[in-house]
Amino acid sequence: MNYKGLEINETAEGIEIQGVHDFDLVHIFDCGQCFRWLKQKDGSYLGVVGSKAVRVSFYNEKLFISGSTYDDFVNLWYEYFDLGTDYSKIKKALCKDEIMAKAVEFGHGIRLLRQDIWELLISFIISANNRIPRIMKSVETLSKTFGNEISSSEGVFYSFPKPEDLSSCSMDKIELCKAGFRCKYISETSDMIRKKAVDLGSLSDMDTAHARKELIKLSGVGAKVADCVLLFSATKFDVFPTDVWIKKIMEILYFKREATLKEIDIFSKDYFGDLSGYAQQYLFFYARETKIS
DNA sequence: TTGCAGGGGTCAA
DNA sequence: TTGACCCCTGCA
Repeated sequence: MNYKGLEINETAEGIEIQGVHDFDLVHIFDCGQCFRWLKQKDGSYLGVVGSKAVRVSFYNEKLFISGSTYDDFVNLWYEYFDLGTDYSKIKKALCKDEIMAKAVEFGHGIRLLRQDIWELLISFIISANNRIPRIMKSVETLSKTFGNEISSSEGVFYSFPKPEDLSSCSMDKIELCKAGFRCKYISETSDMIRKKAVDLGSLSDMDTAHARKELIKLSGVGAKVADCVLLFSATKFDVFPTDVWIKKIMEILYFKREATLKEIDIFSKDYFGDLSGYAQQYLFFYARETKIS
């Protein structure tokens, strides 16, 4: 079978997609955009997306997704893995200096996943002043406590809860996820989303500055979290989420001195323009993996 | 073994 | 502009 130029083989175990370029699971899942993919000993990853729990592996330009059908690919995975975007074009446009050329070469298989904006919102609220393993544990516990069970050939998993699941329950229950002072933010933001105080679905119709302002109305959401939510949900690509890693790498590689968040924001808009979000991902992965700072 | 610093930021003063 | 904030891990 063929879908938009990609050859797909469906078997009893799942689907195999051939001829996938600019794609590397480690680069994709380890560049800071997602919290629900767990690396396995054989290099494959187990993860939950929406109501699907799958194992993915990649080898020789072939992407394998367990327990999935051709229809799943058309309805979910093609979009989720952003397979319709030509990353070689983006990379070429970004490689206008030696720094970016190195970063792009290093994370050549990065792709920006198109993730559910609500799940991202709560996940990145949890990420504030936190560590990745703990963020993953909290997201997992929220799903186990409030989500639906998903049985798959790979085991039992849980979907991420809906806004009404989190807004209707007591603080005691939310505190089970051990997110500490962020539990209050989760509860308040869930309530605001349920009441449509902020409409996540309408953000794509706004310009970037307006969409960011809307998100910052939510409890526990500042500039950094807002930018992550906009970028990783594929709502806006001209944002440059600046955390401590990105700040350090920008200071070392570009500014050659200390710089404020505002300076970095202005620089990225001017220098990377509409591709700021992609640039951020290559730089983040480069900084993290090479421990450049 | 115990103790302490600090972490993918946000909020309130 | 600055410090507190949950909880947990890593390290002395």
